[in-house]
Amino acid sequence: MPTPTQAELDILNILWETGECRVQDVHDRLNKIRAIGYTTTLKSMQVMTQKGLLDRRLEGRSHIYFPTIQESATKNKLLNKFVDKTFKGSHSKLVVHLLGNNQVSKEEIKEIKDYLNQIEDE
Amino acid sequence: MPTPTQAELDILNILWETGECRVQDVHDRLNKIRAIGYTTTLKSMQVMTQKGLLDRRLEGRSHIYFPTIQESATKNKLLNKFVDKTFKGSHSKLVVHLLGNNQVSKEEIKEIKDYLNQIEDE
DNA sequence: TTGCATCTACGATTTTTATCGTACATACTC
DNA sequence: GAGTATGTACGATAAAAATCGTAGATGCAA
Repeated sequence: MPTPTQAELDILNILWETGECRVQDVHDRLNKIRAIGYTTTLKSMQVMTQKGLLDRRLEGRSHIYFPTIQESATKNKLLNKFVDKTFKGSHSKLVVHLLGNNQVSKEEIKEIKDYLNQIEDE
Repeated sequence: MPTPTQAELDILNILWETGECRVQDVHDRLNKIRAIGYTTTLKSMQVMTQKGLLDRRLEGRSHIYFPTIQESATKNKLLNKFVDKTFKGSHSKLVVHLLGNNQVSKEEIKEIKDYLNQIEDE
């Protein structure tokens, strides 16, 4: 299964959230983020279906699209790819880098700590 | 300053490590990772210089290239971009996701914990 | 039944990224 | 000085990703 491109990820994020919807619905959401033509969205989703990232069923006159790939597994793949490219495969390096710059809020650091403690307890 | 592309990041990683070197040296390293022509490497580095990512000086017959952008700042940018796209800007979500899948070694988890404790002490 | 709105299909184009071929210059060696 | 090795410059092409235009189908409403 191919990994989604940037633009495709935008569409997937919408569909993962909503479960499934029409092209028009995806387009409306997408268009709020960045200006884009309807047929662009449509075409992307058709290509994604071709690739196997999405599937669809007919409902009335419209197609209802939904993802065939899992959000978690897909993001793992993207994450690993990114870590490989940017941090030579070292996950800890990424985290250290993340926490090392002061762009991460205290709340977020706390969330991470909590999560780590939770893991520790298991 | 534009963010580097994938191929450009490969070159930057080499130059950050070595400090500076000739096209030939960069190429030799790059070529070990994936097959690539010499002129491809050369052209990429020329484009990067054009963009302002690299600079160079003449030394004998060769140009010696070096990065003009800092490794840390650049990776922050890339990281933020990735987090925005993939995890809707939530850094903690990324970390939770990272640790949630069992692809991270215990050693790496320990490194992260150590680092967190170290931060806590400050 | 004419016109508008909604959708799909498909080809084509544009933009970005990545790659390479060829030509040319310089220096060293035999 | 002919040949080889090492560089650079520049244009061109290839490949991937993103975008849009146009045509045509279908249903609904005036």
